[in-house]
Amino acid sequence: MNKFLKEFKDRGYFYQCTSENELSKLLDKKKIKGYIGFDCTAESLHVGSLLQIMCLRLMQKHGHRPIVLIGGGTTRIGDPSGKDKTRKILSEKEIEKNIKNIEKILKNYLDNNDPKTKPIFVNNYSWLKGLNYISFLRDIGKHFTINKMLTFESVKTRLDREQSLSYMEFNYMILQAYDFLELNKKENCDLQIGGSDQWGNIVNGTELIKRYSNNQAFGLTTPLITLASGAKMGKTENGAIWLDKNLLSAYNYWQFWRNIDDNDVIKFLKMFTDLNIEEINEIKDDDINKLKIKLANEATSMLHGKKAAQNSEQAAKEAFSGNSLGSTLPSIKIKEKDIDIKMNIIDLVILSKFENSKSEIRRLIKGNAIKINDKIITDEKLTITKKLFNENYLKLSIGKKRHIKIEVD
RNA sequence: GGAGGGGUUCCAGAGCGGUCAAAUGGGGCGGGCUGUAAACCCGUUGACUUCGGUCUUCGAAAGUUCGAAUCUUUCCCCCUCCA
Repeated sequence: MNKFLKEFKDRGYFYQCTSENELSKLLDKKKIKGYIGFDCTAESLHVGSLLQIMCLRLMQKHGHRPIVLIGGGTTRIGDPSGKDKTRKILSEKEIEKNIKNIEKILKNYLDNNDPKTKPIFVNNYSWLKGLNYISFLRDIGKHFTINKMLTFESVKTRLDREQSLSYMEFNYMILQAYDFLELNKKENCDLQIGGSDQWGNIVNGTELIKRYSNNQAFGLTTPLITLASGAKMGKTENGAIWLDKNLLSAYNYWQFWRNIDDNDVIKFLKMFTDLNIEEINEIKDDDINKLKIKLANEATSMLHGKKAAQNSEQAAKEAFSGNSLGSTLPSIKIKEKDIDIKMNIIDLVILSKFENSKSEIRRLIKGNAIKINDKIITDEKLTITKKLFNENYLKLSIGKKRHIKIEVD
């Protein structure tokens, strides 16, 4: 088997492939271009997209060139897959903003220096916006049968439940297939990778390419990642795990990985780090907590840099070892004139952004969950005075896991 | 087109004139145990509060009533069955 494909499987990225043997042969023969599409409905990417990003990295590692397709055009339509309601359509301005941000994140993960494997960024809006309806129907539309389209899961569920599926959304799959064709023609792109929910759309693309230009193109899908707890990866109650320095601090990102279920650790080391498979196999029986720290360090380094990962580890060590003052924790600043008289413990917690309901904070205080410098706060009316600060900061803790440093500016 | 069933707090799902901020389960949060894990146990889970209470919620609007998630009317949306 081709080396890229083997590693793709070894790391647990593999779910389905349109014709594996052929693809393996092609990959042995030459360096190819492969693409993954990202939609831009959200302002940024979260860990739910990390597996796709890792696939792009793996391509680079094996000398293949990734194409990142940003769905600027298709986002204007909305993918009905996995949705049982029409998605809200975003404004032009929001879409533009999202695209910029998402590109930035991807560049952070990919190697932009090697001219042979440097990622190519494309936005499908550039070719979708100018399509001529009549010629599109004649050239592309004739290759799709309604009979077949109706059998697709995404369409079927909507119809079965008598939920409306607009003609606009119905066309989504054609547009995605067309994207693949376009990239195949313009960039000689031979492969599309996507999540298993994209299988139908991807196959449509390879079939369209076959019919239209008689080329063979390939599709490869990754499994849907669920946590050992069964939950989908990406979002927690406290918000999404963003792959974005501005939306989630390195410390909290590190914590996300540190808190992974035992049963997911080896799997995630394979999926989300650059460690070799052999290396992982060697350490796989090490102390589970060491492995979690390793995972957290590797994943955080990749996004926030090595330094930030080390700081996060250090901060965690201090925060969880008990009586530290947490000088390395993420911090927020307050003005000196705001403390004393004016600010009480509830305001301080709100300032930390960990909670925004005063009732909830009162409840937490009653449950002995709130600490300042590791001392439990029992008085919900406690005024924040300078005495509480060592030098110019104090450590605020909510429960065992949420800590922050409050600094006087 | 015809006949029924339903929209309840994050989700599922009880309630069907006052005792309802609304049972129960899930999820979340906090505490205990531990390893910042899982499992388990306990507490908590609308907002604000001078901790006395106050305010806003049961698809939407209007109405009956001292009093409505519960009754009436209109509207919107879902589901099942028949043609």
